[in-house]
Amino acid sequence: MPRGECRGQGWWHGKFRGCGYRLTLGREAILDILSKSESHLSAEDIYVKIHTRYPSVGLTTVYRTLDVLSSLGMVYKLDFGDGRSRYEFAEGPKGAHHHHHLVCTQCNKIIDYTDFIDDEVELLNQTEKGLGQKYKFKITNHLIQFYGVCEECSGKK
Amino acid sequence: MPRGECRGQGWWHGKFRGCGYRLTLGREAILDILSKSESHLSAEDIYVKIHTRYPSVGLTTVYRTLDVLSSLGMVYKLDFGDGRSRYEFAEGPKGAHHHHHLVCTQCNKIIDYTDFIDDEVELLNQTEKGLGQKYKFKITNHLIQFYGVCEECSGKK
DNA sequence: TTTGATAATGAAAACCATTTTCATTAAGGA
DNA sequence: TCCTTAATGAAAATGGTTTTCATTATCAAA
Repeated sequence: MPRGECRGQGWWHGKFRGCGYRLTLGREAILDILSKSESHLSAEDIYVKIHTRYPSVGLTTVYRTLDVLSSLGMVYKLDFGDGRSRYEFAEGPKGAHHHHHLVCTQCNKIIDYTDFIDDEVELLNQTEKGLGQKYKFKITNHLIQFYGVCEECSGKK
Repeated sequence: MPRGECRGQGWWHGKFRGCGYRLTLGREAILDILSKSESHLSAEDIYVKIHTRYPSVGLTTVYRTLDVLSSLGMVYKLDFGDGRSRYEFAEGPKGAHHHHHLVCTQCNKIIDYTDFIDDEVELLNQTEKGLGQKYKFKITNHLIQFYGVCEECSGKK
């Protein structure tokens, strides 16, 4: 098996242990679902998926686990203003990815866009540096959202 | 009285009437508070302020009024992820202003920054145009937030 | 000015995503 | 294997927001 590859029960083993957390069935199941899913799952979404395969894992555990994963930086907690949080796998140890979204204010559809991102990221990095210095913030992340009305919702008139 | 100035009970009179809404004490009070306040008030904040001067105005009305104002575009509803919505006066008929924030993930402090905004806005306008075309979105607004840890919270260790 | 349709309101109850409580179970170092 | 204590599920609590419903108030029309 090539070096550098994840093996056994996944690369997150070490992260849990190293931080004093225990590796449990529920946590593995949740990480498994999250890592294989398209983004933007709510706690309930995750619970439903988990529950079919591991009926013993409850919604409370889903919430608690998402909290832990969030604080470990393995998962991002997002908010699109529809009253429930969404969670997104942080794409493994190779690093974060972007939170640049297009949000329909009528049907709450979310589009992750990657167009134009290069220029944006460059500017954001500069801004981040400038703001960090001026306000003495340790900036770790950013979010860009454009709000509007999507094609279907415009059509509905 | 010079032309163009707001008079009587405020420029919003016309907007209400024009949309079939009635002008009530509660609505005036809320608009009054909002237009004079620093931004980022929660519904509760507004309710407390209102209640001292107009004890007859209830929290329910505050929520309902904020909804109406929001849908009229007179107020922006913001979400900083602390579980409660914040509201911000849309700065009158001369136009919106920016939603570029620095958010401390530990104490939830929000800083509105205006530094670096010119470059940002220019890039955002381009992106907005490009995204709007590609995804057929009618984009009306945007939000940029940088997340990090503020000076005090870093100090706490 | 009075009248009348109906929009707006307050109080209380309902809602619902999330968190807490608490007794029980299980991970994993010794 | 044992033992400390982290993790768990179920149920209750929390807290921001919305709904219900009977009452009140706005304002266009007479």
